[in-house]
Amino acid sequence: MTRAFDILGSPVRRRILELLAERSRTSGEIVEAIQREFDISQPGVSQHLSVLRESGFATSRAEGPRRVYELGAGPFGEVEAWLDRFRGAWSQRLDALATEVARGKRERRLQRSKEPVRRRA
Amino acid sequence: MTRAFDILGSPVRRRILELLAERSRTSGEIVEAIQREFDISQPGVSQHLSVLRESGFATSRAEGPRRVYELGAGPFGEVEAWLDRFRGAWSQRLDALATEVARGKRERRLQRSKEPVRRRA
DNA sequence: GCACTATATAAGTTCGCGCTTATATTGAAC
DNA sequence: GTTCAATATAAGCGCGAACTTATATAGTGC
Repeated sequence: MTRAFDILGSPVRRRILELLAERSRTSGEIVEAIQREFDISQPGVSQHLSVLRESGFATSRAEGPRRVYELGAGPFGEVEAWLDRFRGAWSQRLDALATEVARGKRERRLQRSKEPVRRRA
Repeated sequence: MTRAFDILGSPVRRRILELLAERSRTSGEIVEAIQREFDISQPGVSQHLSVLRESGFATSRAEGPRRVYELGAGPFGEVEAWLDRFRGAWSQRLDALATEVARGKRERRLQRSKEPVRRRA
């Protein structure tokens, strides 16, 4: 876990994960995309990919001479678990601030419906 | 946003936020609690508090000579927003792996999660 | 005023991350 | 085999974050 937030701390790595969330890509595609936004060399990107691989945030398989990267679950679960502790407290603060917004409190029920389908037993 | 994950990257700061999620505390209480777990000086903790203050992850008010720290919403929302992009994709991987937390036994036979077959309808 | 407590800021050092260039590895095509 | 393409690894460097110690600030009580 400890590492998870460090790994997500890099804007380049976050961007790579965003790219992989769209679809799987080869190392070359990632390098190309990243270099359009960041001034960084191919080995630079490759090292970030290495970090993502080792952490499980991404997986890779060889496909001929290319490496296809895919989003991995990795420590996302741990990040979520950690954040869970704050969801309650934090939304309370938002509510406190929300006096300005003057939103109806029942609005929050709508948010709840955004959750992935969760079947109650 | 960029800063949010950097700020959460520090274990000391994460621990402070956990403490504040329980209840508000004075700087002294935080220093004491942190020093039980980390080998760090009072100014060290104070600097972390400063970072949390400036980012909005925490707020402080003077109470006599003490400073009372309280959890702030800060960039939590941005972190959540960023993670939102991955919740879908990421839970798919978890399903595909069909491992991890064994999330309870929903009895619906809607989904037999043993097979690696990932048939998204 | 002085002394003491609580906390923050200043100034300086160290260490690891994120980069670089150079090179190794692996695969395909010839 | 040789050569080219795609990618990873090695080695080294610079800079900023996270510490440290020392000191300043602010509040309370005498």
